[in-house]
Amino acid sequence: MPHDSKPRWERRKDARPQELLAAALDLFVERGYAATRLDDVAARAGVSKGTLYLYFTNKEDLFKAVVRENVVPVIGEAESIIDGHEGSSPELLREIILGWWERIGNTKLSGITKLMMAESGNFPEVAQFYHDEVISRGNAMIKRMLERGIKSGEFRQVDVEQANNVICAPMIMLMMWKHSFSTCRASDPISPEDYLESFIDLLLNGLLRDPSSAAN
Amino acid sequence: MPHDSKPRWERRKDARPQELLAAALDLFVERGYAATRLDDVAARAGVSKGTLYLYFTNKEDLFKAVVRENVVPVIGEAESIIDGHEGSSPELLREIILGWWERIGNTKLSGITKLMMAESGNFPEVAQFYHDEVISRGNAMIKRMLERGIKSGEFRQVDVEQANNVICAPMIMLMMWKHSFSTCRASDPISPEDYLESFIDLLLNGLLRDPSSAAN
Amino acid sequence: MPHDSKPRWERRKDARPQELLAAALDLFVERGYAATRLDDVAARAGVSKGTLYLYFTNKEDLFKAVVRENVVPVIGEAESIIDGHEGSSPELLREIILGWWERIGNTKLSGITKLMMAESGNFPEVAQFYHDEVISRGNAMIKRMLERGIKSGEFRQVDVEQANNVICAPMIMLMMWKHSFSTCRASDPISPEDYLESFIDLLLNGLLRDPSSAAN
Amino acid sequence: MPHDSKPRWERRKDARPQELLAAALDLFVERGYAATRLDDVAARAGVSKGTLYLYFTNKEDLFKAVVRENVVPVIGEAESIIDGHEGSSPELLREIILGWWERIGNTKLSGITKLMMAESGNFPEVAQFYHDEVISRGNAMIKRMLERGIKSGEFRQVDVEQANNVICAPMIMLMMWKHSFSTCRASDPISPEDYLESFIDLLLNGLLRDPSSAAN
DNA sequence: GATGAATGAGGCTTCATTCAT
DNA sequence: CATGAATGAAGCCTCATTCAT
Repeated sequence: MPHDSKPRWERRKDARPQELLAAALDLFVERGYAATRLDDVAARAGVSKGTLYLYFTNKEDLFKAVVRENVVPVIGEAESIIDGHEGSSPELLREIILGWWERIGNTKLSGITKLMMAESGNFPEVAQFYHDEVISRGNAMIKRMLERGIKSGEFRQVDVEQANNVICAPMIMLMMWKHSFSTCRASDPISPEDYLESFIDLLLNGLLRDPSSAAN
Repeated sequence: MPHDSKPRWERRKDARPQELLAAALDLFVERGYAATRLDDVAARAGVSKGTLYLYFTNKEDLFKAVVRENVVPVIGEAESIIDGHEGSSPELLREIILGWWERIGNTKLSGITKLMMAESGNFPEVAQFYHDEVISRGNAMIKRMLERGIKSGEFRQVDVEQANNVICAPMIMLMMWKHSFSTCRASDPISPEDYLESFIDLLLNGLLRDPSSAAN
Repeated sequence: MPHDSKPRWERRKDARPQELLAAALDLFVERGYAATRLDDVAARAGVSKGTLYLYFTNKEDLFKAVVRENVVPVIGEAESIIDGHEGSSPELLREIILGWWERIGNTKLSGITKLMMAESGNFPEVAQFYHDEVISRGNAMIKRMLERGIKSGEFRQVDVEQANNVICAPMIMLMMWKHSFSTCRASDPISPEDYLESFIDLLLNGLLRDPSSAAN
Repeated sequence: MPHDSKPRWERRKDARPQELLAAALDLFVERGYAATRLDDVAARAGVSKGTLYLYFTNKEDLFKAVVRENVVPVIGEAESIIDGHEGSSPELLREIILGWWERIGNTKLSGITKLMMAESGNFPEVAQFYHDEVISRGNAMIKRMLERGIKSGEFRQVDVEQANNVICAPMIMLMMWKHSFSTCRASDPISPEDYLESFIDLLLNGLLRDPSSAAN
């Protein structure tokens, strides 16, 4: 036991929370909030159960830290892109949607969105936190973008509130899809990129061959 | 007691489970699959917990019965409507979407859709079942409708697979919304009817003021 | 395994809570509130951990039930004795003190008194409950007795509030003693009966040989 | 850093522990033995948890040190007072009781008495230690005082063993009271000074108006 | 000396499932 | 058919103690 070549632990203290957050992100994404066991988080981070509690008060605190560490920053970047954009509004719409996909949808972060949609009802405090830190800001961002396109005359005079919902829905759906049926091989795989192209196409051009015939 | 000559009334073997199925539907919708306790189901149905196990092998079996009893029949009706429709394709699209909303989205059944999106990953057997009994048939239905519109020249020549996804996504989203953030008062309420109108409008007419400018 | 002569459990349902309460009383008295493990309570009652939760919500609820079942009734009986007494006040004082000892002090119930003195500070809700259900009523009882003796001229005109405290103190002490140092053989044993005789003697007659010399 | 030539100040090996002992005293008094966490002791002393283990083997050792540092010396002083007293026995009795109150009862040290009464059963080693270092010596002291009063004819010929108990009980009770129900506002506050006056009065004069009537 | 990260046994509570009656 | 008492594995969290630095 003495002169053992390896010490029981050897990490730098500052690395530990990051390792725990990474493990927690993985497991929250894989299993959801309720089904993630803190023992497993600790085990995946290579530490014991108790260690987790040195850094996070409880499960909720851990989850909030995961969101703050991983999701919130991306929102900030998106806000910068919108505020700094100088090209056309359709271009910006495209950039935001595809960027969203690349930065969140196409990463494990999409699992957090899915988790919140799935479990917010059972964990109201977590839901409130997520709403305040992520959803509100995301919605405001999209609406700002739409208003800009309307003001410039590039977009029709649509209800931005509803258009926001219509735009977000497929994004969210895609993220949910990735983490629900697609994970259990029960469903035909969806190509997100093709899906998004179809979506943007329909969004900009409509489904009708001749828009003037949409009298109904 | 065992060798009783003959019971006076012969109750169909499915008669009693109705109360259990109703209670189970309510609770699965309210809390999700994992978070629903069988004690509560039995209590809400007014029977003992043991009785539940007389009719259903386990939680999974109970859930499948709930789906078969409530969701599967609605799919059948929708198939009939499509196959029997004689009007225009935009009209049918409208009818199917709004009918979907009335028969599922606007009822507690939407909670089943939400539940499956939320928890399929943790319960693969349930997911497979739901995919086979509900999702496959629903997708086939939508695609049949789109192909009909394309063949008749009413719709553009879109990829029906993707268009199906694009069409379903907002429906599903709306159902999820009803059962996630909207339930915890964290978010501004969404009017489903307005949302669907916006969606159908965008779907048919597109977002652009002048479609010819959508060069990207 | 089949045809086993003994079923896994065989008690009448109504007996179970009583068995649990008895086991809980024993263990609370032996170890105190915090140190009593619910596993041990269940084990001593011959059931599994989960069974305990069929009858009691949690540890606090179990403890309250123990008090209500065992301590509260004794208070009621003492009240009856006082209200129905027809002899002299010194006699009644003697009867109440010795009766208290027989019914509580000399039984394991004294351990509840000790427990509350020991741990009320760490469990405020439990303390409040015990104060309301036991202490208030006990104090009122003693004071009523003293006032009666004063009114009849048998007792000096002492401050009943203080006299109550002075009277209760040795009783409580005796109970605490039984459950603190005396249990660990660290101290010389105290004979409670002798102690109480000494106490009543001092209480009635005072320590002074000649009371009139108590000028100090 | 290790091979520093010589520290400028040589701290007594007992210098640092003082802060730990002070913190430990506070917390033991506030929460009791079992409920006091060593993390909190270290934190209140402004050192790390590991440091605590440099000076004390474990929790028990820490507690013993607290007692030796704070309680044991007071016993010694009381012994000196008794042995040096030259006035009347009632006066001495009064002085000892009130002095006890001032030096222990009315300070946080009373919490140690309460703690030992409360938890000695769960920690036999600690109990034995406390009995040997504090209780035995305290009892001997009181008994010596009583015997002196009896020998001088000032006190009745009571059983000193029992009288010792009767005298100590209210003192201990008062200390326990301070640290049990009085701390949680569940009970009417007791004025210790008034209580002690009542006690001494009753102790010296008895409760009876006319002692000769106490025939029982 | 001093640190503080790490451990892991242990306690409370929940809930799907079983089974004697 | 129906009951509901019982089980026990599992999950969250705490805290005295250890030990590499």
